[in-house]
Amino acid sequence: MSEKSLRARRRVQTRSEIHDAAVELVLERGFNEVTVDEIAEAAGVSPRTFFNYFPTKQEAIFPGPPELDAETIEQFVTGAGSLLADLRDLISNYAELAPKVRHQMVELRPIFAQQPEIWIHLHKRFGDLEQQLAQAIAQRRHRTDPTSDDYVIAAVSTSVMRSALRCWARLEKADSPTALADLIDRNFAALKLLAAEE
Amino acid sequence: MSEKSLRARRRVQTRSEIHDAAVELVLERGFNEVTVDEIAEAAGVSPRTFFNYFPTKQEAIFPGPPELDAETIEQFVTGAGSLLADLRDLISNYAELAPKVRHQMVELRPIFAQQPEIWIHLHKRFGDLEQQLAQAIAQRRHRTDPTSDDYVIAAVSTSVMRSALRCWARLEKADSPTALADLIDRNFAALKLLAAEE
DNA sequence: TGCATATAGTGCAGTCTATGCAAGTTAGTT
DNA sequence: AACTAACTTGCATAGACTGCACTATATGCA
Repeated sequence: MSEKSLRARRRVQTRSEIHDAAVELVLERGFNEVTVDEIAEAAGVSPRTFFNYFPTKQEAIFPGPPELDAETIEQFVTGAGSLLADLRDLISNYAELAPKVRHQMVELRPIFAQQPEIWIHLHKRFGDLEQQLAQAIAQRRHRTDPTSDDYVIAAVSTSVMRSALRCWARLEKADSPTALADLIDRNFAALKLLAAEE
Repeated sequence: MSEKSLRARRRVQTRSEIHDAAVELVLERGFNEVTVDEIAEAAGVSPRTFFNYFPTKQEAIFPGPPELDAETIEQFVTGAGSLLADLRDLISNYAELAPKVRHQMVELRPIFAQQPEIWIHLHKRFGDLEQQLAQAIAQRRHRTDPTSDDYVIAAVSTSVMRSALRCWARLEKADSPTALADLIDRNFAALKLLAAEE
């Protein structure tokens, strides 16, 4: 049947309850003004159980990992356009289309807008993404391991994305489905302009 | 006299003793395998005093902040070259010439090389630098506040530097005084190439 | 159905970073 | 010598996180 075991469902639901409670409380009061005990209580589990589901407080709020999916990578690796254009498309797709990523961002947008310090907690996540991207760039160039050049390009690309996200979080009307992709395009254009300038 | 008060000297020395003890222990065992109590003990002060000198454990190891100095900024803001070239020079100067920055990096290089996870602790620092750089870029363009374009360029520039630093930390013979500057040049060249490509 | 086992939840004790407070110590001042 | 300000320290506490041991319940299998 389509039903997984009772246990599996419970597990998913409890996880979600903890996450929801965490997001709600952090939205109300801010990351540092909410304790794990409070989140656990709001979710109806013991504090110890909280850590059974999430290794850290921040993971309960920013669950992950929003990795690049295999399909997107494949498309990029075999891409025929200019590297820069294909990178732009890759980043756009990732940020805008991946349902998990998009949902998470929309849900957390108010947090980013209200509490800019929160970005600190995401740097590790972006680091993982950067590593994965470097790998993809190397592959596209028919290498097995990324060279330092590949790493630079990966780092720059994630920077561009991070920058666009920060900007997007501050937007008034971010409902427009293409708002984020537009920002990413703009940022890549700015990058191109920078390098082209005499 | 050139001698400051006994107290002032003591303060500087104690700070340095704590820092040295911290670096030594972390080099031996790794960041997470060293406790504040141990550092304090090795430095000959009480654990409470440790926090009198440094607000967090990581600040004792990566003291700061390595801000851009006013002179370097001034030079950049009034620079006449292309934006990209002047950014490259700015970053090069910062990383290679600022004595404080350079000393700190040389001292901590083994830590970066041995324990790559440590980069996580530096992201906040790089964020500050990015903000400062965005401000400088805006100024150079005769604006009072950075636009989103300025932020992107600042983000990209610090990315390039971070990438170069990571590479430099892994080098065998980083004694060469220009090694780091060379890496930064290379990375900027890679960036230019990326954007120029058809 | 009934038993064995795996898994989820929980309490408890403990570690580590960090902070506030208050009492003591020592350097600089008059 | 007496006073003040800076520095040190111990003590108590909060909060994130871990290991361990125990219970309850779900699930698989005879």
